[in-house]
This record gives sequence, C-alpha cells and structure tokens, in this order.
Amino acid sequence: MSAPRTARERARAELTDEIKAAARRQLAAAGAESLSLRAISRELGMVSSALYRYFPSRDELLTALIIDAYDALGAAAEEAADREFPHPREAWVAVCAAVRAWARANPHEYALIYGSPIAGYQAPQTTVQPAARVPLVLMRILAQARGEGWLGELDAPEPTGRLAEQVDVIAALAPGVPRKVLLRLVIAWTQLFGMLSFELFGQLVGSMDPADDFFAEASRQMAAYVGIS
Amino acid sequence: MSAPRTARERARAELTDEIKAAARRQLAAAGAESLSLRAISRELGMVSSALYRYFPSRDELLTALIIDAYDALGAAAEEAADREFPHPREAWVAVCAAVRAWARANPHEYALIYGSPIAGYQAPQTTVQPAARVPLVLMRILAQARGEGWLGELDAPEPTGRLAEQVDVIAALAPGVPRKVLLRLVIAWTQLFGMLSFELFGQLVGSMDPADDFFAEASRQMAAYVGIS
DNA sequence: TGTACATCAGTGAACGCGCGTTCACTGATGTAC
DNA sequence: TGTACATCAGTGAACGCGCGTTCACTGATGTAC
Repeated sequence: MSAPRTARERARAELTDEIKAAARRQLAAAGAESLSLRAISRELGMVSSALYRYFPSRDELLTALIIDAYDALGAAAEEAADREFPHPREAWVAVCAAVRAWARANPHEYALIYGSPIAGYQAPQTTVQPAARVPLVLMRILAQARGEGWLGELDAPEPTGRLAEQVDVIAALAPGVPRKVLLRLVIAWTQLFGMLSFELFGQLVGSMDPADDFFAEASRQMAAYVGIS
Repeated sequence: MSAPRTARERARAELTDEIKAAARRQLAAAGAESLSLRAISRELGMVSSALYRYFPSRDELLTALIIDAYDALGAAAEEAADREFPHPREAWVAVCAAVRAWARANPHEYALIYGSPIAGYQAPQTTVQPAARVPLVLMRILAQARGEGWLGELDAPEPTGRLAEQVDVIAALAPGVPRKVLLRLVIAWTQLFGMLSFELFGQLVGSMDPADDFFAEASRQMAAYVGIS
C-alpha cells in the first residue's frame, strides 16, 4: 500500500479504516457470524450500497478484519520479544503475557481468528502469513536461546515417521533447534492458545478464573517444557 | 426424566429428540449463531410456532443442545476410562483419544461448546455439571494412579497465594493428589482442548495437519507432564 | 365401560423486523492537453 | 491557467429473501367420575 497522493485517495483510505473500525464495534456487539454491512453503513451514516465501493462483499470485509487482527496480535508479540531480557525465559513469558494482554483487550477479534470457523466463510491464503507471526516469534526466542547456550537437553523421545517430516517443515525456519524441542514448541503453542480460549470463552469460570496467576505460572512452566533453562 | 407413560408423552419425547436432531443438522450447515427455529420446523414439516410447545425459546433449545453435547463428550471420555489398562498412562492416552474422536465426529457440536461464545446467549448454571465430566475423568485417572503408586515426584514449584487457593477448590475432588500435580492437570486440560480447537478450527493446516501422530505424541507427553510414570 | 371435561399439540395468520447485493443515477474530484 | 473528459463516491429504490415470537383457533388425547 503506497502513500495516498490525492485528496480522493486520502479520503478513501480514511473511510476504509472507519468502515473496519465500525465493523470491529459490530463484532463486539453481535459476533462475526452476524456482522452486517447494513448496520455498519447505518453507523457511518451512509447508504448500504456505498460500502461496495470499499469492499466487494461481506466476506472480503471479514478477510480484512481477520488479517488486521492477526497483524495486531503479531505486532504485540514481536514488540514484547524485541525488548531486552536477561534470560530467554523472561522473553518467553513476556511474549505469552503480551499475547494474553492483546486477547483480553480485543476478545472479539480474538474469537474472530481463534474461535469457531465462520459458517460459509473460507479464509483465503492471504491470512496465512499474518497468522504465522506469533509462532515465528516463539521460534525466534528458541533459536536465540540456543545461540546463547540456554537450551538444555530434553528428556523426550525423538519424533519419528510422519511426525518427524512435519517437524522438519518447521525446522527450516529455526535452524539448529533440535526436532524434539520444535515438537514441544508446537505443543506449547497450542497450549498458549488453549489457555486463552478457555479464559476468554468462559471455561475457567469456577476453577482458575481470574486466570492471572494460573497463566503466569503456566507460561513459566512452558518455557521449561520447551527446554529453556 | 421419568419414563413416558402415555402415548402423548411418548410422542412428545420423540418429537423433542427429532427437533434436537434437526437442530444439530442445522448447526453443521450454518453454525450456532444462525440456528433458525423456522428452518428446523421446515425440515420437520411443522409450522414454526409449533416448536414453542417443545422449547419456549431459541435460547432454551441452544441450552439443550449444549448440555447434550457436553454429556455425549463426557460419556465418551468416561467409557474410555472405564476400560482396563495395564498402566494409567494408557488410560490417560485413551481418554484423550476418545475426546478427540468425539470432537472430530461432531465438529459443530464441539464448536458449540468449546468455540466462540454465541452472541446474546448466556449459558445457564445447568450446563456447568455436564461440562465438568471430562476434567473429572482426568482427575479420576490421576487419583487412581496415585492409589496404585504410579504418580512420580514432579520437578515443579508448589502453587502459592491465590493460585494455591484455586487449586484447593479442585483438590477436594481428587483427595490425596498433590497440588502441583493438580495444577499441571489443569494445564494439561487446557492443552488437550487447545490442540483440538487448533485441529478442528484449521490452525494446524500447513504444519501438523493431519494431526494424528502429533496428537498421540502430545498426549503421551502430557501423561508424563502430570506425573504419571 | 361410557360420558363430560380438561389438557395439550399443532395450525395459520400476523407483527415488526432484519439482511446482501444490484443497478441506473447524480455530482464531485482528478487528469491531460 | 483553463477547459473537456474520464474516473470515482455515494444515492435511493428495488429484488428476493430471511428471522423470532404471539395469538386465537381446531381437533385430538387423557382423566375423573
């Protein structure tokens, strides 16, 4: 996206953002499933057909919201990782905390990307790269930990067969990190979002809610689990 | 629910089931958000207002579906746990596999209970007990493992402060199981459903999909993680 | 066993509301000469 | 710098469709005597 040159281009960029902002507000009120172009246009004081100048369909608007959400979450995680830490364990915990903070601040966008699939909507390829930002940050921490000698030996079996092949696909992105560490990284990644989904979707009510202490301790244990010592 | 005595009661019970079955089919086609009483009535060849003899509102129907889903999943987990195993590790892995099998066979019911909250719907207290069945099965395995001497020492910090209090609430249900084991059990519980949500909601596409080997290895590691040795 | 009455299931019309998308159009902004 | 033309944003009406819930009603099933 190049910088807008004309007044028309500037106005277009601004209105595009306003539409997305209104859509995000809608999301909070009614959920992704019932995101309504008409409601958005009403909120912006336009006629509903005008939105078609900006998004060719409801699905395209959804895609834009999904990509924005992944990007915002990814940026939050990267920013946390880019700070200075005395030990990679702290970097790991900080990234987990940043992911959680974003999720709690934007629960409906979280649900949009990590919740139930939207009926009748198929995410296009363009969402794949933004979706990979958080796992890439986690991999970077591991690769750095290894470089600085903080990666201990794991008491875990070496992946074999198809599992080894699947791990190898990832291994290309974190050179030098052992396969069994990478497998545990994937496990920890699902763990992280499993906790968040449970917290945000209400499954922890009655046990670990509020989840601050639980989440903090779990992410510390996760760092140890992936071999950061 | 007592056994139906009159023909009217029998017909009522049957139609109630048929309505729920049609609703489940609807769920698969359109998602919980847009579950439509009119579509259900159309499928059953009734007039839409007739459904109100069976469920006083759409939300009550949703609640019935949610409870049925938790119960079906809970029953699957309990059945797996009730088989004979030479070692509690196998019981643990079998329960995880049973939970996954149910989820994969009923992805839309899974999304109904573990996916995004439904906009405008508040789950009533009656869903709490059915929702607890799976975690209770996991706790029972741990308690049995401890009784049979299969629970090893964990290299993990003792929970303190509010976290300890939260763990203690659970501890009442698994007498004798150490607090740090129970904390890890909760972590493993979120892990289990984190993996399933990622698999079913498409987050593993491009890495661990198909997830059979990944899931099997992860649940084996989980058993060790909670101290079954 | 038969009758009178109460209960309940299902009908059909209506209320008041929502939606995504298309299309011919007006009027403003931008561009090339 | 001024003019002619092309591009684009936004309008308003329309199409064809959906929804949950209420209400007065008919006719069948169940119950008490």
